[in-house]
Amino acid sequence: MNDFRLDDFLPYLLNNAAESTSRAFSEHYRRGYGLTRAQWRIMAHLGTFGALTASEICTRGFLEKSKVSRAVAGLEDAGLLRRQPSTHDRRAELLSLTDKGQQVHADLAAHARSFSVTLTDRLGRDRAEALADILRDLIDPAPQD
Amino acid sequence: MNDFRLDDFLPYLLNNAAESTSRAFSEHYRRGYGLTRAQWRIMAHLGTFGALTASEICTRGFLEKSKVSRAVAGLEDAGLLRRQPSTHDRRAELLSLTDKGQQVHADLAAHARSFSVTLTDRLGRDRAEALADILRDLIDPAPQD
DNA sequence: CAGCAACTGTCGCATATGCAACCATCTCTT
DNA sequence: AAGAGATGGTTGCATATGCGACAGTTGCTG
Repeated sequence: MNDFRLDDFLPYLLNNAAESTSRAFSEHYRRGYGLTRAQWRIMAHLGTFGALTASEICTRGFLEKSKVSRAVAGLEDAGLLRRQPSTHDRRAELLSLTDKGQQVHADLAAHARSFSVTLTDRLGRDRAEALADILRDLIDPAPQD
Repeated sequence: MNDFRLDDFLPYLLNNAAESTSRAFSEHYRRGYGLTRAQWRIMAHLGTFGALTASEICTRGFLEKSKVSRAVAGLEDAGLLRRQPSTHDRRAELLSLTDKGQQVHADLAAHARSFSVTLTDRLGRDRAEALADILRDLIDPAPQD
């Protein structure tokens, strides 16, 4: 027989670690601003990388395009995000945060920062950095949604 | 301002790594047996740990109880899983795999094993082990669903 | 041993989600 | 320059999901 050990299976550990940490942090954007996980992630992308198209967010964030489409619509309705037509491609829209969106992002980013410090302290700085490095290597850049 | 860098944010990296690896593996149980992610995870738990109650699976796997309840119903309908009343607690049911469930689990476990080898080879054995260790430390054992 | 809080699993409901189909646009090939 | 095929984004539809409420059970506390 095959000695499959669930507790050594990396996708399982990754899922649990992701769930565990994401849940703990989701309180901030859920209760604070009524944002969904997808909405927070989109805002985080735009806050960090500036203007992006929806499909760039899909690729970077491993999100499906219909999910992004609807989350973006919600953010726009909430006045947190703005669309402008791309100069080079009339199919695409450049997404960016409004002033209000920037403010919300700044607040959430501050919470994220402090949450990050909590995690790093728990692991120890060197292990936390090692973890981040390994995760970056593990993330397969070809998600083809 | 706060120098929040999304690409250093552990929950983000964890989510992406989990998505990336889980998606790649999901083809096996989806196309092969029509299982959902939750159903595969439940089977993996039962295959690895033997009989468990639904709530134990919730806690271990960071799954919500209604999700587990419905996934279990589906597995039972498919003849992969069996319930039996717990001897000690008449509220709880012990879940375990049927023979057919064991067979399916064995097949999926073999695929999981080889997928795991692929990941480990990509990272290198020592880094893969370091990753698993760190993830286990990171997983907060108090998810209170 | 009565009362009550905590826990197990299910279900209804509103909402979120994935998938495929779709239109518009772009790009590549010839 | 014209078509085929890829790509960007939206939407319809069926299904999945989360949340809260629920009934049944347990065990703790006085």
